[in-house]
Amino acid sequence: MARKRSKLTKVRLTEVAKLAGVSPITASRFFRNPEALSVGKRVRVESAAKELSYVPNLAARALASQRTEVIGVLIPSLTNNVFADVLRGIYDAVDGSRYSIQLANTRYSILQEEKLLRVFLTQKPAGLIVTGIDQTRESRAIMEASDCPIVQIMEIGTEPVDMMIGFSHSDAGRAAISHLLAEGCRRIGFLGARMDPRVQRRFLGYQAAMTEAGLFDQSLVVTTPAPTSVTLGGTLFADLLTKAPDTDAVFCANDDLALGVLFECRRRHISVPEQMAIVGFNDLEFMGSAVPTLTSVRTNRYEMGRNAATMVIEALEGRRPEQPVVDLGYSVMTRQSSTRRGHAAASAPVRESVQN
Amino acid sequence: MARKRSKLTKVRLTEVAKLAGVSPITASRFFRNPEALSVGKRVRVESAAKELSYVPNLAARALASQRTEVIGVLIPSLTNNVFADVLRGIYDAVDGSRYSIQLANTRYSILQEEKLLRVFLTQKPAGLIVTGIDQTRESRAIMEASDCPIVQIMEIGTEPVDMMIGFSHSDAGRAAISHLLAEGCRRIGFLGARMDPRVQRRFLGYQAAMTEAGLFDQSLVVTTPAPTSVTLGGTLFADLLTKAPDTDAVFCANDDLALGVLFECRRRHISVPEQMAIVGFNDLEFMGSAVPTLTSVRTNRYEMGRNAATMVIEALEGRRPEQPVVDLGYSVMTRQSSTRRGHAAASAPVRESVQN
DNA sequence: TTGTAAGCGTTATCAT
DNA sequence: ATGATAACGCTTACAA
Repeated sequence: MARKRSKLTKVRLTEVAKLAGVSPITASRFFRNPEALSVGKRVRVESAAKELSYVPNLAARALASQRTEVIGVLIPSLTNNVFADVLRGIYDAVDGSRYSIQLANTRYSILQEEKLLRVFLTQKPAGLIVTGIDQTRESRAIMEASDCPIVQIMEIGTEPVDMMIGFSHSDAGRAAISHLLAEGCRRIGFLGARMDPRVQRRFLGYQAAMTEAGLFDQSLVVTTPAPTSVTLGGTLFADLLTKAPDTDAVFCANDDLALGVLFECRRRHISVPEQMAIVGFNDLEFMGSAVPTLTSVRTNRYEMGRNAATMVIEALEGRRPEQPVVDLGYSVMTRQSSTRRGHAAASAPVRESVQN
Repeated sequence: MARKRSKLTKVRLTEVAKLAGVSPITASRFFRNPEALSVGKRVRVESAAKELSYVPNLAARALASQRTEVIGVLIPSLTNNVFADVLRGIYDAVDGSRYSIQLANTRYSILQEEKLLRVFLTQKPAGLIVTGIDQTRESRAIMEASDCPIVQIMEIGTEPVDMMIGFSHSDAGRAAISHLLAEGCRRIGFLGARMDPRVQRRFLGYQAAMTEAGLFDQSLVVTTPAPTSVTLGGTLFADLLTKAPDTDAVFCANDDLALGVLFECRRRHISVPEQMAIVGFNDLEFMGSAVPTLTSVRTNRYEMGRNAATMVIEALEGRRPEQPVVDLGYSVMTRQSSTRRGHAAASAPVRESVQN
């Protein structure tokens, strides 16, 4: 005859039910849908659970129900400030709900992403949040085959796997250039690091705007697959000046790069914005307090994360959004570094918002 | 009579076992301890699993075995760069192992931490990584009552719950001040934000060093519970100059603050380091490329995370570390901002390492 | 609204 | 080294 497993006298649903004088299934219902119980039993189960400090066993729940209350999140990097804000939004939205987050790092590899997607989906997540719109064909297929709500974040496009929230990086890049052109800049350089799909789209916006203005010149473009950093900003800028000494403005695909450019200008005694205008991307906190203050394209990262998680949760509760694709827009935060007429110092940054 | 649940024809262990011609339990053993099988069966189970692309059901595994392969990680903030590096280390260490990470944010609240600890521990995590050494009495009790490996990170102390990896923040703070004193600074201010336990200990190091030198003066200290930011650095520095106009150096408890101070000096035409020396803390990437380059206390954040996770995993595999407390030390990265004789520009930063 | 019975997919226990 | 059997704690399906 078999065994008696170690009786850890843990509090199970059965104990709660016994104390409340109901059947286990009734107690179970209380935790999932209290409304379904009569008021009397509801109260009794509730106090029984509290008295025994019952905590549901998630593994048992997952096994029995064939689904979990875990929302999987796939992001390309843990280090990048941009994703830190997104994550904060996601965690805030999930906080207090029944759902929890399972985070995984794709390291900017869509093959790694595909692999993680497989692992996640076999565990039946409640929902999924994935970065970007450039998944592999296989990834798309398995996502479409899954039946959980999925939100693609950071970008928007016309073919969401399910839902989408983000903004147009190419439009945002274009807006940065329009601003510089309006300020009278002509030889506008582009500095890009990592060159992930989003940075590439910012570049496309730059390229389109410059081409339209009849100003595009390949020698104004300096990029690298290396990850972004302040130091790298200085290096790329130095390269740019070598290739195109007459550069009068720089659009940096990341704020880190922009700060590096600022420092490099200081080192070379290039005055900003008089001799060199600088525009960054993301509007990290330090941009507004640098000297001179640095213009940047503000993106709504926290809101993106928060809304993405909320969209998943709402969908799980049967409330699908009217529009599957949400455009959060961006704003060009115009500050001293790109204002030829100089010092908007005391005044607030000029905010030129776009939300398509 | 009851039901026939929807037959999803999922691949279970049973299918694998059948194809391999063994009993389910033998197949189960293959995945947990292949060595225990005879070579023949091992090969057959392996190929059967591959052929059916079997993926184990973690919920069933957790329920049956009464434990999970999840390492819980409790950190106070998702936004802080410092923790981003730690997390990267943790994820890197876990990557490829059987373990996964469950992350939770305590928001710098030890009560929130206690709550999360309860939730985590009822789910029987494989291990736990918690930030700091200032848990509530209750938290300590439930951690000690748990039987999983636990690593406290970011700090060291004499009474680990289990294991510990970090460094002495007070020693590090003291080292920063020793350096400034050696450079001839006397009126050394302290700027601190958030004032979490680690910042407080850095302050204690500052206070001790200043007191020993007979230079401590409360009017040189400006702190705030607000979260750190570059902008805040400028604000706190302005306050400091109001309280103590003769300040000749600032020790900032975070690099963000230090950068803010640098910008504020620029705004006020205070020359760095001639009129004002600046030292930061953490040595974030930008410190080395600012103009002037900024001195900072380097901490080994990535290694901390990586080693913490490794320590948990090793402990789970029966290899406990010789020493339960690991001191990762710190280094004062001396750069231009605190070097009176000026420009160490071309030369590498002077690195003064300490590892107790 | 509530209860009964079966079963979710795996592993622990004991036996061989 | 391998297997038979009974849990693990909960929820689904169905009935009342």
